[in-house]
Parts: sequence; C-alpha cells; structure tokens
Amino acid sequence: MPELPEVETIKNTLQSAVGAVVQAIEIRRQDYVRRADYDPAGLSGGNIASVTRRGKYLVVHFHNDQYLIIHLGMSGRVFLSSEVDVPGLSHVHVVIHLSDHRQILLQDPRRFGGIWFVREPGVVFSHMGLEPLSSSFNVRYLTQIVQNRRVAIKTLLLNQNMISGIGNIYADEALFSARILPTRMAGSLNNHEIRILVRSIKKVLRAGIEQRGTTLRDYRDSDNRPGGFQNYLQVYGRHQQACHRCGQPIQRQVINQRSSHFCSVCQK
DNA sequence: CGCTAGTCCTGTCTGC
DNA sequence: TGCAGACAGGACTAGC
Repeated sequence: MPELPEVETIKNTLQSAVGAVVQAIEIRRQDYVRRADYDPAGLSGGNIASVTRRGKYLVVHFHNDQYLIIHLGMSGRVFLSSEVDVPGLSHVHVVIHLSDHRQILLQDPRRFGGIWFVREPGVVFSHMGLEPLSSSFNVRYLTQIVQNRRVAIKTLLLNQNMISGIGNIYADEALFSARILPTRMAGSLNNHEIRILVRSIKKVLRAGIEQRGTTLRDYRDSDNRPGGFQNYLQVYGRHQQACHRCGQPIQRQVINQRSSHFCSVCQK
C-alpha cells in the first residue's frame, strides 16, 4: 500500500514517539519477523532515539544501536494509540508499549509486510537503489540505468534496486506528468525525456508528501488521518474518465502484473 | 544476467 | 442475499 510519500508521512507523524521509553514489545505473530539479530525483549527500558525512512521502509532506532525496520507491504498500517486496546482492530501483529501509556500498533491484514530487528540497517538495505528525492538521483543516474534496458520504463521505475520508494500510483503519475507512455522501452528514452522524467518524479513525490499521501481506501498516517493526494491524481484510478489535459478517456493496461493508467493522447 | 510469471495473504467490490 | 471472481498501494524467486 504505502509508497514513499505515505511512509514519509507516517515517519513524520511518528516523531511524537521519539524519546518515549519502551515498556515492552509484544510480537503476536512470530512469522511477521523476517530477521532478528538480537532479542527484541531487550528493547524494554530503552527509548526511541529516532524514526527515519529509507525507500518504503520505516527505520526505528532504539538505544544501543538496535534498529527495528518496518515494511508495510500492501496493506500495512502503523497507529500511535493512547487507548489500552483498540476495539475492532484485527490483524495487529506487533504492539510496542510505551511507558507513557501510548502504544505503537502495527497492523497488516495481507501480511505482505514484515519487520527486521537488526544492529545495522544496511543489511536490509544493501541492494536498494537511490532515494529519488536525493540530489544523486539526477539526469546522469537515470541515463545510466535506462541504458540498454529492454523493459517498460514503468517496470524500471518500480524496481526498488534502481530507485527506492516509487510504487504503482506515483509511477503512473510521474509518467503522465512527463508525458511518457508507461509501456515505452526504458532504453528508448532520449535526453530530453530523461530530464523531464527526473523532474516529474521529484515533483509528484514532493506533491504527494505535501498532501500527506494518497488515501484510496485504507491508508492512514500514525495519527489515523487520511492523505489528500487522491484529489490531485491525474491518471491513477481514473480509467475511462476524461484526461484533465486533453479530455480523452484515460486508458488502463496491465504491465508486469500491475495495472497502469495513462492518456494515450498526451503520453508518447 | 535480464526479465517474466507465479506466489504470498485478506478484504472489498462487482456482476450474476 | 449469496456467491464466484476480479482486483488491490509490494516484492521475492523459480525458471526461461
């Protein structure tokens, strides 16, 4: 579910938990833990030093160089709750009890997400591509990774080993903004198109963050607030609706198992 | 090595 | 109202 702007928003709303002392960590589903390099029980008594983001991952840094890495998969949510028990909330796999009586709940119905208890975040991120909002993600880098690639440009944008954080919504939106068809072979993009695409990716992601993410169905930040970027979508989820630019109906086509939305008039 | 297709899950919506 | 089938914001991996 959550892509870079949504995870960034969750990270921002979780800042109110920084400094809080962990009373206990409750792992209700052991199979949600992908890796444990230390005993999570040892986190009790320490405090949360920071909460950051890498790609679509949340990084919770505790004392003593102990990290909890969280990936929310397709349906994951993080709640910062002050209630002892949230009624009607199922599929909560992890609860971090804080000594101020708040708790961080990790819910994930489909369980495509997971968590890692590691002493060094690099072991999880070793193969990850550049952050698209960093200065190193630029025309030179995109030129280098599209070179000779015979995959659809959209497939490349979704490849987390190349660029980390772009998902199905923002890939479609960035390609519409750049006026490039998602089916175009990556290696066929010219310098001009690469330049526009870099700019479009950054612009769309920044707008998504500005709007606190996209809520199509169940996305919420850790304060349970929905995002607002769904009101600004140009193509995603707008199949057969009029293109905001030219008025022609938006097309939908499956590319690499993912539904893709585009305007066949505006995008070439 | 690069790439495609199948797989992991549950919930919700659509059409019969 | 019930039920089958499609579909969903992600990402691994077997196999070509």
